[in-house]
Amino acid sequence: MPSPTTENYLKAIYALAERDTNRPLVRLGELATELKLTPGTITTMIRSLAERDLVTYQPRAGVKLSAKGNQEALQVLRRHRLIELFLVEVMKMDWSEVHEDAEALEHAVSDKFLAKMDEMMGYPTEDPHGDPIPVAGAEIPASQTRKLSDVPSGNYQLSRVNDQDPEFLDWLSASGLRPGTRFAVTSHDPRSGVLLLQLEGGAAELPIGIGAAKNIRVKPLGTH
Amino acid sequence: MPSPTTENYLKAIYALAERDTNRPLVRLGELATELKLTPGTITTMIRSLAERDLVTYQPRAGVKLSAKGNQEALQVLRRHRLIELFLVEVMKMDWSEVHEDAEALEHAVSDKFLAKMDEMMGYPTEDPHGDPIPVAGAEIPASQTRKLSDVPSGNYQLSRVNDQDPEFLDWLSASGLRPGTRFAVTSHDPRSGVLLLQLEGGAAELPIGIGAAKNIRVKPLGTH
DNA sequence: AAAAATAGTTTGAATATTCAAAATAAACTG
DNA sequence: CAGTTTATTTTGAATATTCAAACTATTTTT
Ligand SMILES: [Mn+2]
Ligand SMILES: [Mn+2]
Ligand SMILES: [Mn+2]
Ligand SMILES: [Mn+2]
Repeated sequence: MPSPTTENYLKAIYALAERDTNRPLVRLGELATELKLTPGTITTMIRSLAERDLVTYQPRAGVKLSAKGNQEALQVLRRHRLIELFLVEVMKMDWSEVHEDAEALEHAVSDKFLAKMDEMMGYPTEDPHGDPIPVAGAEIPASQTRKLSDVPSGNYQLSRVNDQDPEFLDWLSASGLRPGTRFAVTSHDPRSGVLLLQLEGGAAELPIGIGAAKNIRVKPLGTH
Repeated sequence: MPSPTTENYLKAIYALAERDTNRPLVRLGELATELKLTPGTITTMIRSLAERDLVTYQPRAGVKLSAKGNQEALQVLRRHRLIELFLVEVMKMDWSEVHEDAEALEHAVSDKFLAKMDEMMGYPTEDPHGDPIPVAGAEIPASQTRKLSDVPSGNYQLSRVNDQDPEFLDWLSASGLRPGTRFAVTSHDPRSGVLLLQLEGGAAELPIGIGAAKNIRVKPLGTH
């Protein structure tokens, strides 16, 4: 029912709100950046989303998804992530290249096709980048993960990675980092902006810049 | 590059031109019916297609695909048919329900995804309804088949069926008719508008109306 | 050949989406 | 707090796609 454009806006609002958890409002400027559109365009479109009760709009302050908008966003996200996993698992595409394909297919797949994919993969709960696949009714549990860039030295397990940048994803897999990988943060120098990681079974330490580390979410492991 | 709308117009022009082979021009009224749009809309859009050199437009007479438009149409058709086969073969969907899905997906699949499907199915040459799957450079050979409605008594093999109507396709499979099926036309009564078919290994004769028979294309078999 | 029917085109208008540039409000700064 | 910077909104305009209704050309009937 909603147009691809509408779906993309709702998804973007959801993603930005989730980015830094519990932000009450998403600012329109952030949306303009995320969607690569001019600010005026965003204002216009948000007005229209508000009229359709998909968002709550407070001029000059920001937007928030309504219950209806949130549900809609989750459905698109479900499609997006199930498609990404399907492309990797079934079609044997690389995890670095599936995001863009999913971005288009999420607006075109039927419920039937989606159900077949779901069944074929055994009702998976996470996409190739470690993001949870939303389910029809159920809520998504608030992510207990932290950004790798914010975390003190210690042991961690890689949980989720930002899927937008193919180069970054290629580097990750080449370095042996993907969802599930365990490693220790051995040092974190804010002045140089470099963290050192010791991968489980990895010989040398792996340096990673703070910028890149912001795109990785980890789960703390006990220091056993 | 072309919008989904443009792709659908080109595909429709191609389909109508192929319907009754070698018709020099497709009339805009036919397009209006096929695409379920008003005549004025068609005129407007055809003007725009002509400006982009995708069609040759002779006002009040009709349109014809240009070389460029033809190539574009074949690409969409290739996607459509490969997707249909994929949905049947890989996703185990019913042949009666895949056309609509393919109608949307044909505008959303990437070259990479398409290549994976093609490879996965072993570079097939026909879709589930018996229609040829166009290949990159190659021409589609002029169909040597005839409409079942136009054919005299004799032995035939079912070649292609119109894929638009799910009810019709359900009836076909329930009756044991699909591409490849051999049968004899035992009688054809133009007054009642009914043909009788004797399926290979079928007990009773199968009656089929002329209207339905127009949607079936057959290949004559020697009367051995 | 005129009248009637059919097919196609024009016109005027609407919706959805987007941009550039001007105007305005809010936040920050010295 | 006045001035400056930044974020957002407004305004005016464009493109793509569609419709309804009026108009026109073509074909078919008397
Ligand atoms: Mn993605
Ligand atoms: Mn998208
Ligand atoms: Mn089809
Ligand atoms: Mn289509």
